[in-house]
Amino acid sequence: MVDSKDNRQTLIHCALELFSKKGFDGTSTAEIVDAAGVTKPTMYHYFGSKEGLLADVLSIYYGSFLDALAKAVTLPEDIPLTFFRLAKVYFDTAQENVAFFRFRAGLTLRDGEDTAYIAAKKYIAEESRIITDFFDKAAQHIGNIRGKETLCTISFIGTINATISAYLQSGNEALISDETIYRLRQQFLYGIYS
Amino acid sequence: MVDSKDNRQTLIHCALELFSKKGFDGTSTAEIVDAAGVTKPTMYHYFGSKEGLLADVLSIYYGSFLDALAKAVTLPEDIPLTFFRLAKVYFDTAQENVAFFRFRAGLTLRDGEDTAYIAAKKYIAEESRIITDFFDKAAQHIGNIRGKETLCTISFIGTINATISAYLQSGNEALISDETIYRLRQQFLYGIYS
DNA sequence: ACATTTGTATACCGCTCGGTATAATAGAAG
DNA sequence: CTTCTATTATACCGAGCGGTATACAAATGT
Repeated sequence: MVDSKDNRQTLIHCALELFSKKGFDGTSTAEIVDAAGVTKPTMYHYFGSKEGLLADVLSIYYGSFLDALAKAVTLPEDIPLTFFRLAKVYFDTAQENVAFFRFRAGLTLRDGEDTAYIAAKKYIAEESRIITDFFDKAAQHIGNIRGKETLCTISFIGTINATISAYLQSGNEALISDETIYRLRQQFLYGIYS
Repeated sequence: MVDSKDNRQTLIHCALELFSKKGFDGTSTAEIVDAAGVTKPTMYHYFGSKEGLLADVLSIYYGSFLDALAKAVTLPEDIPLTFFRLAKVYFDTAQENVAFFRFRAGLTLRDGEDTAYIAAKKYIAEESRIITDFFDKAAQHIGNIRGKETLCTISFIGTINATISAYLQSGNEALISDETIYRLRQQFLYGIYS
């Protein structure tokens, strides 16, 4: 309508919004095109299928999220600062893009043959790889996490996700404040398994 | 067939199995009754609707899980032992009932209007309440977690879930061993935010 | 001015979905 | 043997699903 050529972007945005609320299987193509103010052929023109739309949604939102994560670990020699930047990317992205993190939350711990999970699998693996790499490098400088890299990675992602999930449900921004990051950093880099 | 009156139990079992693999919305009633070796009217005779079946699945499996959790915190004066029992319930249940924990994992961090999430909401809240109660009581005896009960609860559930999720994906039983519990206990009761 | 490409709308399709009307069956009680 | 109740099967339904054939409008290049 007003935005002449933005139908593609609008569709991606509306799809994410609906997927995050009702799940991929729970959202119909009719709902998506209604929300976007277009018709079905328009959607199929751009994305070919409902799964194609999902793939583009994941590519765009996961893509920039993972880019930010990867950028945060480009200076791994300063471990505490990198840890802060890493957690900050999570919290900032969650705050800026609630719908994406809500959708991501429903996917993160998932497993099985669920359509959305299968499509998101590669991104989840990539995220895990970035965090694992960080803790592997951190273990070279900080003795007391050596040998516990795997557990650190699992625990870090789990705690971050649970914290963000609690924030999304409560709206309490204190949960994702810098202070929380300081505490987590203390816990993970120095206080862990001590 | 052989089991004359077990159709009800068989249906619940098969439904859980399918829900955990393909999600609630992704599983059709036809698939469920096929897997159970019965027909649709049988299912509707027992459960009234697909959501009724879901409600019974959740009630049975979440029910016994939450009972075990509640039982584990009945002696809260011995905090370290209670912590061990609590984590043990998670790990043991996950090991004994993979399908339930797989299904639960997809629900835990969820939010929104998803059918399965709405049905599971009360159980998730009850679980959270049990853990919160534990850390509240623990804070009365252990100084350095005082004031951080909420964060402890979030971090505990998040770490446990992420650990179990990693176990479910890898099959590596070392992840949910007693040794992991000892490490987590050390981290949560004494090493945290120190 | 005109052909071509790109994007959008109307109207529709086949299929699968959750759910049901009806009736046959089996076991228990008398 | 009969009757009643609980359980199961056959066959089907309307609705909504993902997806599309067709045609038209609006730019774009020449």
